Amino acid sequence: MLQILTLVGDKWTILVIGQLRDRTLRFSELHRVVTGISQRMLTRTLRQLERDGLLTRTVHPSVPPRVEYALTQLGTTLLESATMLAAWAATHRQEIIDRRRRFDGTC
Amino acid sequence: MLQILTLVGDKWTILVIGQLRDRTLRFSELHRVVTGISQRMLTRTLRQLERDGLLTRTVHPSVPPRVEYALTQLGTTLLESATMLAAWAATHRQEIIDRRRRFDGTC
DNA sequence: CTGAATCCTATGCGATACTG
DNA sequence: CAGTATCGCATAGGATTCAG
Repeated sequence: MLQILTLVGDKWTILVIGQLRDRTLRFSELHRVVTGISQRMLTRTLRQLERDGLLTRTVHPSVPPRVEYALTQLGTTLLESATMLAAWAATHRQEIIDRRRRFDGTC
Repeated sequence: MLQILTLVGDKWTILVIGQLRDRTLRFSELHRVVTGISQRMLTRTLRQLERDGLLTRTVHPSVPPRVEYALTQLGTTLLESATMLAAWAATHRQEIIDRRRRFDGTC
C-alpha cells in the first residue's frame, strides 16, 4: 500500500506518465520532454512503471533501435487519479507558498 | 507544483494526516500510532505540515507540556484528495503485486 | 512530554564513460 | 538510439543524547 503511494509520490513517475497521457514516446523523446531527468533515472523510472504494468515497452528491431513507451489502461487510470491530486495542488499552491513564507518569517 | 506533489508522496506525511482525520492527537500519541516513525522524522514531518498550513500545533502550557495537533480545513481537503489515490492503490494493489512477481520471474 | 542537536550510515542520484 | 556500469558526492534518516 505504501509502496503504491510512494510510486505516485515519486517526482519522475508523475512527470513521465503525464507525458504519455495521449501519445506514445520513444526513449530519447521522453528524455527531451521530461525536463531535467537524467538518463539513469529515466531508465529506472521506465523499468519500474513497466514492471508494475503501468506502461508497455515495445522494441522495434531496426537500426538504429527504436523503443516506444505507452500507457496501459492501468496506467491511464492512475494518471486520472493523480490528476485529481495535481488539481488540488494547483488550487492551493499559492496559498501554501504564502503560508510557508509567513511561517519562515515568524521564526 | 512538484514540491506540492512531493509533499503528498512522502511516506510519513500521508500516515500522519491519516491519523488526524477525525481527531486531535498529541505528539506522543502520534508517535505511537504512526508505526515505525522515529522521533526525529515525526518532528520534521509535523513542522513541515504546520508550515504549509495543513495542521495546527497547539501548545498547552502545563507540566508536563501538552502539544496537540489537528488538521486544518486545508489539510482535510488534502486528505480527501489523497484518499482517492489510496482508493486507486487499494483497488489495484493485488494486480500490481502480481505483475511485479511475473516481471521479476521473466528476467 | 516535547522536542533540538549531534553523529553516523545507507542510499539516491547526477556525471561520465562504455556497449549492442 | 537505448541503454548499462562505475564513481563520487549529497542527502535522508535512524540512534542517541541533551534540554525546557
